[in-house]
Amino acid sequence: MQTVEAHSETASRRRRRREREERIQSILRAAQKVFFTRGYARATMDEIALVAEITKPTIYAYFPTKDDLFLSLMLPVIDDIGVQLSQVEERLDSGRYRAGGELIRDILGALVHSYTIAPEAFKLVQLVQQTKMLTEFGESTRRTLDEGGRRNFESMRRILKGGINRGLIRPFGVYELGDVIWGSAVGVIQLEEIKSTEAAATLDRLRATLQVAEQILVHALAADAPGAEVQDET
Amino acid sequence: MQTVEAHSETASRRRRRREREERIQSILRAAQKVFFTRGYARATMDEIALVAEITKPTIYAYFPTKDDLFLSLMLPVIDDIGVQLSQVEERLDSGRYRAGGELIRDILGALVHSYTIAPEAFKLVQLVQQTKMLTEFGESTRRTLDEGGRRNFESMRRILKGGINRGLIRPFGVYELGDVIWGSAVGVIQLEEIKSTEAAATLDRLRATLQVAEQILVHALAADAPGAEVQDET
Amino acid sequence: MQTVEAHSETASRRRRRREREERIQSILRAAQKVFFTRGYARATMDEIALVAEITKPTIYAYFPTKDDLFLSLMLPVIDDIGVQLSQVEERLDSGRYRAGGELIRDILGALVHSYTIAPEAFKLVQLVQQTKMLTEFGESTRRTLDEGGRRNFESMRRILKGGINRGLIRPFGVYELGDVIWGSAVGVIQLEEIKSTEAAATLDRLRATLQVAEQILVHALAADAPGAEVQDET
Amino acid sequence: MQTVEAHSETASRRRRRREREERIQSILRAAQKVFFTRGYARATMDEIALVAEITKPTIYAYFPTKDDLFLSLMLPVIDDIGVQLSQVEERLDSGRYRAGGELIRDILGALVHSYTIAPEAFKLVQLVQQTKMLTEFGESTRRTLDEGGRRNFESMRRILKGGINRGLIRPFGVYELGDVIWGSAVGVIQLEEIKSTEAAATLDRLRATLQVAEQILVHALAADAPGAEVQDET
DNA sequence: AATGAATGAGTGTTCATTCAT
DNA sequence: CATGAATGAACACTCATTCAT
Repeated sequence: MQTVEAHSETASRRRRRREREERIQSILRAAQKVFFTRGYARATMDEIALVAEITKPTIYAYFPTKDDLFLSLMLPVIDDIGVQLSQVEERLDSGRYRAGGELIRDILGALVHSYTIAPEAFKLVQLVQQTKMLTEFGESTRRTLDEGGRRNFESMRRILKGGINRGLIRPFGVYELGDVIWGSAVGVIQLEEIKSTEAAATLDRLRATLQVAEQILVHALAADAPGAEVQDET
Repeated sequence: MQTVEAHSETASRRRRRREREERIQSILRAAQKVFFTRGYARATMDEIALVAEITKPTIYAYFPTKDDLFLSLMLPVIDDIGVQLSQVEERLDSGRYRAGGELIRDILGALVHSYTIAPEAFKLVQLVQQTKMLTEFGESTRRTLDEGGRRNFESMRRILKGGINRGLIRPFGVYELGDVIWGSAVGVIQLEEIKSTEAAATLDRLRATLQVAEQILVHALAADAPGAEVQDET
Repeated sequence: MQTVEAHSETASRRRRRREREERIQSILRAAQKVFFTRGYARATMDEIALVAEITKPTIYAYFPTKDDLFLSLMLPVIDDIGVQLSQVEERLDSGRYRAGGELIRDILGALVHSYTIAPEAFKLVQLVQQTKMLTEFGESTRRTLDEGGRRNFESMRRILKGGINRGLIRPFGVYELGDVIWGSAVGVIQLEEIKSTEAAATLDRLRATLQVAEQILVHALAADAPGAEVQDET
Repeated sequence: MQTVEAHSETASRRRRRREREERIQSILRAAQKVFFTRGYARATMDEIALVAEITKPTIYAYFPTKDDLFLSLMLPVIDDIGVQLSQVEERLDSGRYRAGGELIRDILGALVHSYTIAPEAFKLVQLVQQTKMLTEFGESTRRTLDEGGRRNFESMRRILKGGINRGLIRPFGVYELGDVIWGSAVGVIQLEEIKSTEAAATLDRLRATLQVAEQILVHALAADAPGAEVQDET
């Protein structure tokens, strides 16, 4: 058998790796759905297995613990925010921003980005962080998450400092300012989420609210926006 | 009947009531601690009992279910926010506000008030509301919480509309604006909480950050603050 | 004080005893109600106290354990059956019975008597005996109940033997015959009880059914009824 | 799919099914023992698991609730009685009975049949029905049991009516007569059970007693027996 | 003699996790 | 690699019973 299929080995191996990857993704998708609808504690491995249409031990073949599975959902989100912020930082460093408004809009966009592409995972991240649910994880898990968060906050502060130095943003303490921007973005998203038990029309509402938040931040922060420019909404 | 009772009777009855009240408070304190550190689902009645230095059945003598105990922690917070907002509303109605800045500061103050007097309970409320942890409760519990939240949001919108009508606040959609203010306040508080696993120095940090948030909101929203006035911080 | 009320002592003591007796009766009544509606295991001392309109410790002041309280409900029934059977035995011994039918009717009457005056207690007794719930009681409790039951069965057998000897009843093994009569009476009562979730019309149904049972037994057993004889009842 | 499977597949699957069946049976046996000795309420899942030599969760893998486990013990008995009665009904309809005695003997046999093959389950059924223990079950469980019982009683009445119409049985109200037969059979069985804490010699005793019961019923009811005269009822 | 308050020992049920196959 | 089956450890909630007053 081995001899006959000698050179097909690579192909089969590739297929296997692909299948493995697919399976992992399908588990993650199922986990996301279940964790989000039930919350971490109420989510059961049984239900995740059911949704993923496999059996429990198979999940354990890929993820050593429930915590680990959960963690695997968070990291991409944290990383995505990091990537988005890096791009803003690059653009800022290469002098691409002319007005403070643009910069602030992009910062907000970076934060919101991962929510728009994976809302459930995003909310889970915030959930974990706000719940101090971290204490429920093992040491290493916790450190990994903590570090990711810290990196992003640092990135945010570098951007703000750069923006202030370049005269795009009014001078504020970057530590506080970073937290206000971050907190507002996440706070607004969460709030809209809560208020919409019915999924319908939520995205529109969220967009409108985020736009107001943006206007406020731009107005108050952009160095090039001293006067008043505000509109009214529905 | 009570008035006719012998003196000793009344005294002993009074003592009983006091002790009862004290015990309830001690249970609530313990519950707050445990719910906050463990989250609702991971918190066990056993641990609450342990912390309160009594036994489980005693808790059940005062609170019929875990849900109920939890609810007893939330409601005061929601109510407090409601009370604070009502006071702002009254002041607004009686024409007490001269400048938009004052009004906005008071709105923020109303939201933050219950946090400063009972931080853990406050965080629990937000936790619950933001995590849709509500699904874990029984129908009636959920409705009670929902209603409280809704009332507060409505109060907030009335205040904003009043402020706009009186020319204190720039014209925004009150729905969106209310959410931005609320979301920002809560978001900032949460963020500061997360970042401080070590309790130390947190309150100062929080205060500083909230002040920045306030400056931003005042600057962007107060009708009487068209120009630029911002300072720098640590 | 003592000297002054010297001769009223007796009166007050009497009153106290009376109150004590009344309280015991009220507890027993409540217990009967609760034990019967809930079954032994589901009945709680709390509910009994509630129904009796006193507090739990007061019950414990009169009955040392739940078992004991329960037992106190059974014994009167067993005793009543014993008394009724004794009366039949006496009448039989003094040659008062002319026809087998009369004797059999009286035996059945003796068994049914305590049911008609205290149906709930009666059913409890059968319940206990059939559930072998006895194993749940302490040694002495169990023995007491066992003995009562045994005495009654012996009484029954003596009566039957007497009836046979006097030519009132056809010759059967008294052991078996006793059990058939006893089992039939109790079985029929139970059956009617089950079939009536709605209490209404039950007594009439029961009476009709017991009458048929009586007819059958009389017809088959009475030595003087080889051919035809069926009568009517109260 | 199944038909296409490899041979080993089918074999292992068959073995699995067999083992599953065996385990279910072993759980049922254990449950029967425990429910019978302790009564429903006092029986614990822990003890059942202990007796079955497995752990509690394993029971729950096969039976969703305690109620359900209990019900699984009752239904076969109720069904068996139903089957036995149907057979009697058929025989009666096809004119197989020559004498009333035969019919009555078969009716009794039908009732006693399931007792002889599964005495404990049989006693449990009666226990449940007679103690109104039903109230302890959930709605659906209760209804299922109720219906089974009702069907059997109806079957019994049809048989009796047929027997009377064919002149095999003396005219009685079938409602009452059915209850007397049923109640007597069950009552006698219970009585014998109670009286034998020591299992020994019980079956013989029971048989002897049931025989007497049979003689009595046959004598009193069979139209071809000595006397002949009774009335009819509602 | 009666009560309000407390508690120890369960109860049914769930769930993350692990084997044998 | 995947599965069916099993389990240890919890967890919310209950109840007979006991004090201190």
